[in-house]
Amino acid sequence: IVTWNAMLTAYAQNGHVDQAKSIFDAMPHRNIVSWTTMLTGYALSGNLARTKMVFDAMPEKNLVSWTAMEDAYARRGHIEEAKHMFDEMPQRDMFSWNVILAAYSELGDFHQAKDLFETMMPQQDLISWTVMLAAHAQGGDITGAKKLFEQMPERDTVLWGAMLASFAIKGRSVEAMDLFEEMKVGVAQPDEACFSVVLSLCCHHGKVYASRCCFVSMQMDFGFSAGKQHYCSMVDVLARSGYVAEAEELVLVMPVVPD
RNA sequence: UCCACAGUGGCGCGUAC
Repeated sequence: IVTWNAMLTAYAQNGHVDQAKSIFDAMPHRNIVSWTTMLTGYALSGNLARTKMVFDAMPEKNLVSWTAMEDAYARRGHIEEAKHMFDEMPQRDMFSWNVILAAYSELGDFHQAKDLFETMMPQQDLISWTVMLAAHAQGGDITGAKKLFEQMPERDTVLWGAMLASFAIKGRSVEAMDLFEEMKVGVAQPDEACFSVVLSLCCHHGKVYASRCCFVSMQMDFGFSAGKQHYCSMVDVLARSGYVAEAEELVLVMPVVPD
C-alpha cells in the first residue's frame, strides 16, 4: 500500500491527476493517505469541486485531510470556506493554524492575521513568524517586519529570504545587501531564492559587475545551478548596460529555454 | 518505541482572472 501511495503521490503532485485517478482506481487497497493524496492532487489542479467531492467521499478523515481541504479553499481565495473547515475540524495543530493565518495574510487582511497571530493561536512556530513577517512587509510596515526578524529566537533560510525580499521589494537595497552579506559569512545558508532576489536587485540598479559576481559565486562557491530567473537578470543587466553581444551569447549558451 | 507514503511559510515560473 505504501508503494502504491508513493506512485499516487508522484502523479498527483506533478500535474497528472488523471493518471493518479487511474492508479487510485486500480489499487488493491486504499487507505486514508491514498484518499488525501487524491484530494491534494485535485486541489493542485485547481479543481475545487472535485477536491470537495473526494473530501466528502472519504471513508474516514483525520487532521491531515481536514487541513488539506482547508488549504485547498484558502489557496483559491475562498476564505469563508477555509475558515469553516478550520472551525469544524475535530482537532487543530500548527499546520491548520498556519493555513488560516497564511490565508488572511495572502488576502492582505493584516489585522485579522495579526489578531490571529497575537491573541488566538495557542502558540506560534517559525512558519507562523515567517507569514507574519511577510504580512508586515506586504502592508508596507518594513520596520515592523525588521523588528520581528530581530526578535526571532531562531531563523532558518526561508525566514532570512523573507526578510531579504521584504527589503528588496520596498527599495531598501542597502539593507538587503547588508543582510545578504551577513548570510554569506556563515550566519545562514542562502539558497537559490535568495540569489534570485539579490540578482534582480543588482540588475535593477544596473550593477553589471556586482550581478556577474553574484551569478558566478552562486554557482562556484555555493554549487547552485542557475535557473531561468537568474539568467533573466543577467541577460537584462548586460543588455541594458550596453553589453548586447555578451547578453546574446549568454542566451545562446544557457541551459534554459528562453521565454 | 522509532523508521517508508498524504496537509502549512520567503523570490519567481505556471495556472486563473
